[in-house]
Amino acid sequence: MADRARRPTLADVARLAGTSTAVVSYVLNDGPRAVAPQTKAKVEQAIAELGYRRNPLASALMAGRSNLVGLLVPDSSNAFFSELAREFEREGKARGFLTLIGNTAYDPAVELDYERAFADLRPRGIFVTSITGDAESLDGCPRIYVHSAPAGASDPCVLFDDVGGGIAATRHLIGQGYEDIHCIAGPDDFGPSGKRERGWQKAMSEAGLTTEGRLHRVSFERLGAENALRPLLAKPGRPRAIFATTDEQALAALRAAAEARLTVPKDIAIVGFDGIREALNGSSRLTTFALPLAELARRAFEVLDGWNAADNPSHIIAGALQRGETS
Amino acid sequence: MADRARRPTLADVARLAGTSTAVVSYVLNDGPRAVAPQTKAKVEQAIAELGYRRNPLASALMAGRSNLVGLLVPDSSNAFFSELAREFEREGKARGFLTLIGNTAYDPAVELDYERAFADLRPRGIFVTSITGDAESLDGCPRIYVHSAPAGASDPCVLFDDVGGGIAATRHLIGQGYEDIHCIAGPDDFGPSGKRERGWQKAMSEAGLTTEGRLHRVSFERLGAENALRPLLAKPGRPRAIFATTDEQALAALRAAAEARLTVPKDIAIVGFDGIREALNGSSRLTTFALPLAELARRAFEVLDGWNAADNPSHIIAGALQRGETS
DNA sequence: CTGTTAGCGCTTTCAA
DNA sequence: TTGAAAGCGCTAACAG
Repeated sequence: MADRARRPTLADVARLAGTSTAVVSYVLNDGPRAVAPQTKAKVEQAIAELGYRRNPLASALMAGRSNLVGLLVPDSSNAFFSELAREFEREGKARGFLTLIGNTAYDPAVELDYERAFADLRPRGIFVTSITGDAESLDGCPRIYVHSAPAGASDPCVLFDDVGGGIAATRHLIGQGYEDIHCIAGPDDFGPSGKRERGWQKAMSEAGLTTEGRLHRVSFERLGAENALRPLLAKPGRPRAIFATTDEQALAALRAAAEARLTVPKDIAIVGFDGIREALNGSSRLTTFALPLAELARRAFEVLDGWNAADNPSHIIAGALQRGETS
Repeated sequence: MADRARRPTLADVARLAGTSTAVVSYVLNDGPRAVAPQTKAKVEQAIAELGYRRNPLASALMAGRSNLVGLLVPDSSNAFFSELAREFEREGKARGFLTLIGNTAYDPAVELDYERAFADLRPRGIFVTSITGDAESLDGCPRIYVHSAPAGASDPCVLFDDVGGGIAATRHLIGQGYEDIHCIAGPDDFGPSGKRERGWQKAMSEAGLTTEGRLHRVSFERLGAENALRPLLAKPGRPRAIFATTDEQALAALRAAAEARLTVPKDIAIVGFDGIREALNGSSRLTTFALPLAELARRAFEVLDGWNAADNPSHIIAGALQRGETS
């Protein structure tokens, strides 16, 4: 029976191959110095024989950086963030990184805590969908804001065109002939939801329509939103059309509408935002402004690739309205 | 301007406190040796002054184990696994661990790959919802199967009572007077879905009901399942009641029923399994056998706590039927 | 082309 | 109670 946790080391490989640890390292890393084909063969033979695997902790300690990346989201069990996280993990894996995941639970203190704990592991970078107003330096660990960033962020951002999306969604409803278009937004006007809300406002005022009394601040969470929307849809002067800043809220509106015995889109039209799978393929196909999450992940990793001590590019990614059954 | 990535080390702290690195380490770890209160104060002062943070890579290299845990799931963007992952991350954080996440995409080769890559980081343990038939040793890295395990697993398992749940769900339908109860199962009879299917079979035969021609193998994925179920529900001899082995499939059945203009539960009753949020709080509240994911996570970490080189306990966790609007 | 060796930052003997 | 020093496993100068 083998020793429970004893794994072969570089030195073991070198010994078996009859060479030095340096050479083994050169073979493993294909550099920085060349190795004679014969020696190389012997080393590879020894590696295979011992089933050697490099200890990434030692490499990382030496190099000052690990093969990890961190991802911080508010709530990875929320459909949107879980789909986002999946894309980051996929893209990271394709590039040889392992992904650390952290849920900030919409709490800035937790976000900070996690940023520090991740940064301590000297990851290649940390992707943050931030819910914080400002941020501290991570001592040289690259931080890239994705999907959501603090206002005057000094770190690079890869964001969606939330304002443009809000405009497009609203214009779509206006184009259908609706005028009484209400906006279901988040609890405050921060972050992506706030920008989508401003897009709605812009499109409305461009069309000469008032937003007065048509903005509703509700929870991002399905049940909370539904409870808040029920009375709105039950009363006589109910909206004829709704732009919800997230699909989660649009789905809540859909349910509230069903409870109020309203037919969608005849009695009320609903447009969402995000393009989560449940919206696109759920029991009612929502009209929604869909976001390309795979592209978000790709672009974010590209920023990491080209990381530069001085300054780094930010990106805005476009989405597209997906016409469903609700508008 | 400070050097970009230069962080203070133990040696810096020791120098500033006018003591040795050993003593600083004793203070940091509150052991293994005692330190004079005065010295301790000076060290703590120096730590605060420098903003020192321990390098966990160095600690882990030394100790042979890190502050990480790994979690492998087939698809973390699937609602069930995303809720499961969230609970593991939460529980891990509460215990001071950082969580690595990996998606196996239902591919045994990827599962193996990830297990090895995670194990290389010397994590405290790896939690696996396995889709593989068998597994290799991880060289001393604890592996705990959660929710789904290979048949003759030699590693400890924390599982749900899938057979019991299948029985309970089926008996519930039988209790409602249904006899023509069909089972919507996964593509094969492996894993949790297979056990739930066997529960259905058991309850049916106990009640003297036939399962002949009433088992349907469909995809776990919403759209695939829906496509497969549409013809089943459209034809004249359609089932009067359905037990779906996952909520995802139950939701697909619900949608197919709606398309076939069937009223639930009048025309057809549907019972799901898992208790994902969309099932419990979605646009139709599903009757479903709900699983306590937080308890799964807690029990899994407890097994890790009590890890024993020789053998480790396995656990079976009970679920409970949640009555919704669909039965 | 290859071997020796000095660390990366931390923990823990061993000696004082 | 403390300090010096030997590693954990790997990388990369430096010197052959």
